[in-house]
Amino acid sequence: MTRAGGSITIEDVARAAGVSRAAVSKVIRDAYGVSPAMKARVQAAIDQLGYRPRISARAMRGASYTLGVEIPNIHNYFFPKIIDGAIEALTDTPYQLILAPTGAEDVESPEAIDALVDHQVDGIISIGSRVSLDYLEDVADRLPLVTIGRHYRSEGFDTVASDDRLGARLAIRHLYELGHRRIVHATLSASLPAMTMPDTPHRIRLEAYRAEMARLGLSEEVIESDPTEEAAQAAGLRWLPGIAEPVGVFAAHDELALGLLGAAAELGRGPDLVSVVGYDDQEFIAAEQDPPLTTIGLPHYEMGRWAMEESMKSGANRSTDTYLMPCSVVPRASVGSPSVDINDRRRSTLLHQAA
Amino acid sequence: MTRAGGSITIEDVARAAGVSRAAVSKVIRDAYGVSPAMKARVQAAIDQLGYRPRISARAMRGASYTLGVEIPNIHNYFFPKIIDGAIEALTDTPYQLILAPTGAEDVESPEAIDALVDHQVDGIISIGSRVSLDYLEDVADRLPLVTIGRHYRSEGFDTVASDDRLGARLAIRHLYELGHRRIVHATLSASLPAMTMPDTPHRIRLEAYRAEMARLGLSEEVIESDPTEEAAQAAGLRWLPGIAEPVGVFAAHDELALGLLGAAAELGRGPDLVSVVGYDDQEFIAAEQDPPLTTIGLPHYEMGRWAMEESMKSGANRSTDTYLMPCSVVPRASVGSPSVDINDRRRSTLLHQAA
DNA sequence: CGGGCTGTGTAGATTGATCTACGTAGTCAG
DNA sequence: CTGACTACGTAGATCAATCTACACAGCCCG
Repeated sequence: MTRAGGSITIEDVARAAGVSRAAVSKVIRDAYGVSPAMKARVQAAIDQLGYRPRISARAMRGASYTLGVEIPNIHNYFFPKIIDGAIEALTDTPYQLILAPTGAEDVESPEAIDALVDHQVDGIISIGSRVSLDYLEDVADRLPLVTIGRHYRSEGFDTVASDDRLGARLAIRHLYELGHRRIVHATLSASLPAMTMPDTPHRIRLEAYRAEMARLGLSEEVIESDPTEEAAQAAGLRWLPGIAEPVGVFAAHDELALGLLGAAAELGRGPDLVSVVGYDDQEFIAAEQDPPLTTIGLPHYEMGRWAMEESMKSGANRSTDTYLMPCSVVPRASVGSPSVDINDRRRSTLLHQAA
Repeated sequence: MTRAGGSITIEDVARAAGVSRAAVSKVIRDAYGVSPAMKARVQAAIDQLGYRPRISARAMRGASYTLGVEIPNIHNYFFPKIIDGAIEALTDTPYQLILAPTGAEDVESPEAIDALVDHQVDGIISIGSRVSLDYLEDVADRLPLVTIGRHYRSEGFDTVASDDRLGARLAIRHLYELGHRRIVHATLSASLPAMTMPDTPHRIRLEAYRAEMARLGLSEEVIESDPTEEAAQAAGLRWLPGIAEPVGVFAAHDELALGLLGAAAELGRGPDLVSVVGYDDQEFIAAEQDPPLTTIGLPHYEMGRWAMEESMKSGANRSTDTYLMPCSVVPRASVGSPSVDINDRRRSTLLHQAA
């Protein structure tokens, strides 16, 4: 094995092994009609020359043996876990994985998916993409598509998402059971794609919030902000000064939660005044905060693996379905009970930090 | 524009515009020999049909117009910034970007680079890869290669890295100027690829640590651990109990720093006993810690952009060079002065947290 | 008026794999 | 002994682009 790739073609291998190109091709693809003897001879030639099939050439007729993952915003820290799950599903298969990142934010952006289509991948996994359902259906007409994090039930593509309705209920009940009766929902500005499209996690969480508050007989209250921690902090600084009594906040994702906690800290307050529950349990972001963030944990790794397994299925054995993953509260220290004496709580938090 | 990709070929466009395939190809590539009139007619047909060239077919003869980035470990949180810089450099060029992740850790793993070569990318950016220099030279023989984070000066490929010698000196001097005379270096286990290869950032930082300590007339002391925060914490828990006097630690990267701080916290101590300087200034990891981590900041975004610009150059106008990026100390609260009264320092830290 | 440009467009080869269709040899049943 | 069937292997078309070589028209100049 001299090196990977190079200019060694199937022709060279065929010549070296004394067989035809088609024979080599059959060996590579593990296709029918190859004697063990020939297979061994060809394999030896492949190894000796360091031959690797060119994906471009393969894709011209057959499959590219490549699966693509669209990453609309590489800053979301749960992507790594999803990718890990996807890679895990790929081991011992002939498939490769490529990722297509999209730079722009806050707009519908099909470029990443387009790039994957241009590369003739055999399947696409779209993570929390900001493209329209029509567009996704179009793409799914041509190749297996799995979306992660959207709730639309399509005939054309698979969907895996966390059970956001359940997660929202869990977050609200967690606050309710601690004694909170004023529970606010922090979510994204209504004009962002994540809120204008009907099947996004944030939309579902908002709807579930409304439904659950109605069920509990509480009145709803929503804070909106742009999707960054800074924006959420700014929104918190506008909102918090009017707050006198302890309040519970269910934040639609961890960065928002952090922004609000940051705003509280800037005003010299903490969970004694604002109890915040986040969403996603993003590594580092949630656990290593001051205070550590109580949040909703999702099985990101499993979502990635499931999505990859589905996207590898093609043809007849493929049936589209929707899979809602379970989720659960990850209790940490960013929530307090409104009935406990504030100074007690304050002191115990400091002790916890010093320990 | 009906949809992206599909089964519309250059043939369809040529028919629609009433010209030859070659004419359409020229228009797409903006090549010589096209009248404005024909260009307009062809462009109209392209837009109307929603035609997109297939990368596989292009790659068979010409270029794939695709650049690849190898990501050996997607968990490193400075990748996003590098990728952002790379994407920025790509706007308004005909090039696309794909990423190839590698799953395995702690071993030499060329598979991500191989995957990119298989895809016939026009250039490769290798971020902190764990492959041998021989392998990189082989790859560079065939296409433009830019490595990020390695210090080897090659004839065949470009290199951009942070000035790790400078960074190490800055970290050590920062501790020295605060009064520290016992300065320990926390780095990776000597058996890991990051330490066995001669040109990795961690090797350079270690060497620079030794040189600087010698220059200052101080004796060196090194703690090794595996590359995770947990491993560093465990190492810290073995080491710290023997420490009585304040000590400075220069950690080779932020996770290691965090692990040591975590170990200190577990023993009820903080910067009063162990002053830790990290390296990389990774978003969230460094700034939002308790205590916030003093670390060495690197221009990740610029590194990504520079690398991408270099990798787009090919042919005659290409000359390989090595670019060392400046870096600087980002002072936060994870370091203390050994001469200041411990309780004073302790109290002010707590006040800072409560504020 | 013919030879040499220049500007525009086309025909056809080319790229490296797959895949279909078919040929050949060997085996086995009737 | 022959026809059918199976196992193995090959020739050649094919995929969708690029790229080379060339044709043709119009124009200028000697």
